[in-house]
Amino acid sequence: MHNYQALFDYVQKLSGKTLSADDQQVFITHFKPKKIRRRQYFLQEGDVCKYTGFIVKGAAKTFTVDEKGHDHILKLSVENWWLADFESFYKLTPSRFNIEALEDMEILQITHSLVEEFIKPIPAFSAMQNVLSQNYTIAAQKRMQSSISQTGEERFQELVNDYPHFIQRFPQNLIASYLGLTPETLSRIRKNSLK
Amino acid sequence: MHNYQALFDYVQKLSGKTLSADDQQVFITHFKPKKIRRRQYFLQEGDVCKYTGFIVKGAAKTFTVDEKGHDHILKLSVENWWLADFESFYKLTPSRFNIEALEDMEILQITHSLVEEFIKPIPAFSAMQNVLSQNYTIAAQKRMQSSISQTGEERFQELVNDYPHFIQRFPQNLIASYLGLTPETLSRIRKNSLK
DNA sequence: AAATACACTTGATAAAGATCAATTTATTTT
DNA sequence: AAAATAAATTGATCTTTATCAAGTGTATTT
Repeated sequence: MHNYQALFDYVQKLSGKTLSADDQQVFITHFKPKKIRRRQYFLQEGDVCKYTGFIVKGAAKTFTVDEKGHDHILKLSVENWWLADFESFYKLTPSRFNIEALEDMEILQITHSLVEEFIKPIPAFSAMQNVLSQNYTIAAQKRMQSSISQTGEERFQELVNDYPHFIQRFPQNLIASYLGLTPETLSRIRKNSLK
Repeated sequence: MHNYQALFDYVQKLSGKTLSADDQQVFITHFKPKKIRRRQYFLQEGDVCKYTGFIVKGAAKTFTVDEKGHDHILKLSVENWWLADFESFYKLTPSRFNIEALEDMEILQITHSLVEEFIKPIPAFSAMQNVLSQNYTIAAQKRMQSSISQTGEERFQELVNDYPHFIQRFPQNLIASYLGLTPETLSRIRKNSLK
């Protein structure tokens, strides 16, 4: 028995619209439950991102690997987030990113063409998409501003304020990578800011 | 005589749809031409961003000022871009940003409620919005990745490749600020990379 | 329980970038 | 054209962050 309710709640909350029983059936028909175990990849660099997944349970990281073999975490995703490299998903081009499960995950996944054909026509869904893309734009802008105008310490403090559960949930080396810092530097920042 | 044609071309190009004569008339009725002179502000920090503007001619910078009085340029905008702090524009909250004309500008501006009531119902426009928000999301992701994983020199090279006209058009101190560097650092980077 | 891997910390050193000050070169403005 | 303003460069120094190496503690595996 899979938890589609989380998805329904999410769509209804963001859109402000109700999903009829028929609408819900369309979701159940086209979104496929999938389990992804810790360390397993949802997407590998070079592959096309065929699916987007709604996270019912678990967490994942989206990251690149540079020439020196170092990871850089672009995104940390948890319950009620959508998993995908949207550039690759929309344009069907090979992705520059990897997406890997940090914990065992349960997702509901679907292809781009099924979204376009069956899901987008549902008004609550397309309304949700609009809200979501606004939210993304706003969040991206805020993060970019921090990145060009703040020190590592300030960015860390902002993360603690904005997403306190991230600090609890993810090891410090992942937080460091997300902030664009090395683990050593974040360790020292935390030590100094305890004063 | 104002150049609405640039706006029509843009909407049609991005949406892949045609604007009827009636549609075009709706645009002309609700988008108001406005001239903004160099150094003039389109938006001041603390104000609500009541308008969004389509840039027909000219260029602008979106920036914040930190406690030390230093500018940080978040965005450089030129012809065929939309001017606004979208967070403030959508939510009607006071903006954290300033938007200032870098050259004399001609824009076509409109309020949020007029967009919602008259412009969004035009299919070509809402299709354009969808394409645009995809493009924004993709560009924001790319810029964020550069920011956390590349040095100033690499980010500069990427800017030269991706937006060569920016380098021509804007003074180097603005480019530096956009990249999150001081003008001195960018000057040295350029000097070293000439070798 | 031992072995292995992972996460975190600390120290020493190096590199990237910021700051402050002075000078030169361009661009506007009058 | 002269004066004023803005932009770019250079040098000296300081701060922030990365790198490399070693050591400690904590989970996972086997």
